[in-house]
Amino acid sequence: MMDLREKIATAAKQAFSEFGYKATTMDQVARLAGISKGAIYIHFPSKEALFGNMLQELITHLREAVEAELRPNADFFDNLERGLRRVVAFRQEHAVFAKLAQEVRQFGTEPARAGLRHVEHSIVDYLKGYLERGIAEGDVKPCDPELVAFVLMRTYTTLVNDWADTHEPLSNENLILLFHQLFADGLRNSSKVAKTE
Amino acid sequence: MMDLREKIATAAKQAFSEFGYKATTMDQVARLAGISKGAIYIHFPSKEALFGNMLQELITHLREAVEAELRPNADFFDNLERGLRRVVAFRQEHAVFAKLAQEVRQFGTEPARAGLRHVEHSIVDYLKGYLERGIAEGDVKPCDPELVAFVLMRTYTTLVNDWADTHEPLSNENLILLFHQLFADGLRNSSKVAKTE
DNA sequence: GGATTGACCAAAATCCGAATTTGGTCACTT
DNA sequence: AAGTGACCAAATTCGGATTTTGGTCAATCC
Repeated sequence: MMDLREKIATAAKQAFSEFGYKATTMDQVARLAGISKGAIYIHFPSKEALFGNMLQELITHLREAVEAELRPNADFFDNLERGLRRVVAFRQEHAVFAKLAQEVRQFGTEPARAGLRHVEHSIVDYLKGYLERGIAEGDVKPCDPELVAFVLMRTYTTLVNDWADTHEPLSNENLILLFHQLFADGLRNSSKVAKTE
Repeated sequence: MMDLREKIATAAKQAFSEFGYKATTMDQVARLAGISKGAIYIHFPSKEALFGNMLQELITHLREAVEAELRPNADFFDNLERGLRRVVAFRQEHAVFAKLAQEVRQFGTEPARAGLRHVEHSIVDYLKGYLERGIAEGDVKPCDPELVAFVLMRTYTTLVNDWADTHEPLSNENLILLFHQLFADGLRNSSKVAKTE
C-alpha cells in the first residue's frame, strides 16, 4: 500500500492542479486522500508546506527529465533546445502550472505567485550553470551567465504566457525554432551582399 | 489662451498620471481644467474617449521621438538599439505608463489594461514594419516579424525594468552589448577551438 | 443663441456587519 | 502511536444600505 505521506502529497497535487492554491481546502485534500484532516498535519505542518513539497518534487522531477534528455556529445545549442523543449513539455504534462498561472492572473494569490517564481528561479539557476559550462568549453561566447539565463527564461515565460493573450498560441515547434534563431545564431544576416550606395 | 479642448486634455493627462484611470473622476478633471463637468462633454463624449485621446497623443509623440533618433545611414541593429532605448526613455518621462501599469497589477482595471496593450501594440506594429524593411534589405534573416518584434520589445523592457528588481541595474553600455550579443549576433561561439579531451 | 453650468439621475462602486468557510488544534478513540 | 472529527479563531464571503461617479439637460450666462 502507498505510504500515507505520499498519498497525501498525491491528493494535494491533484487538488492544487484542479482548483489552484486558494480554492483548495485541507478538507478536500483529506477527502481525496481518504483520511481525516488531522492526519495531514501529522505529515505536513501547514497548507503552505504541502504546497512547497509539491513544488519541490516538481522541480526535482523537471531536473531529472531535462537531464535525461541531454546528450553529452551533442552540440551545445541542440542540447539547449532539447532541454527547453523538455521544459515546455513538462509544463504541459503538469496542469498545476497552467492552473497556478491562471490563478495568479485572476486573483493574484500570493503563495501561488511566490511558488511559480520559485520554480522559475530554480530553472534560471540550472540554466546559469549550463551556460557557465558552455562558456568554459568554448561553445558560448563569453557573457554574464546569470543575466543571459534570466533573459532566456523570461522570454520563454513571456512567449508562453503573454503572446497567446492576443495571438494564436505558439506551437512547441515554433517556440523552439524561434529561440534557436534568436539566441543561438542571431538575427543579423551576415551573408548580406555589399550595400551599393 | 489655451484652446479649451487642449486644456481639458492636459488636465486629463495630469489626473490619469497621478491617480490612474479608475481613481480619476470627471469632476476632478473639470476642476483641474478650471471648468464645469458638463463642459468636458462638449469636447469628449466619455471618460474612455478622454483616455483614448491621451493615449493616441502619446503614441504620436513617441513615434516622433523615435523617428528623430534614427540615423538613416547607421547599421540596422545600431538603429534598432537607439529606437528601443528611446522607447524606454519615453516611458520613464511619462509617468502615466508607470501609474497605469501599477493600477493594472493592483486592481486589474480593464480600460487601463486595454490602453497599455494598445500602446504596446502600436509600438510592436511600428517595430514590425522596421524589421520587415530590414528583411527586405537583407540586413535581417527571414523570420516572423510580428513575433520577433513582440519578443524584442518585451525583452528590452524586461531588461530595463525587471532586472534591476533583484540585481544591479544595467549600464547603457552593458545593455547595448548584451542586446547585440543576444539578438544580432547570437550566443554561439563559431570560432570554437577543437575540443581537447 | 451657442457656450457653459451644476443640480440631478441611474448605475456602479464601496462599506460594513452578519454569516459562512477555512486553516489549524487537540482531547479522544482505535 | 496513528488517526479522528468536533471545535475555534481568523479570514473570507455575502448582502444590502450608503456613497460615489459617469453622464444628462433645463436653466443661465455672455
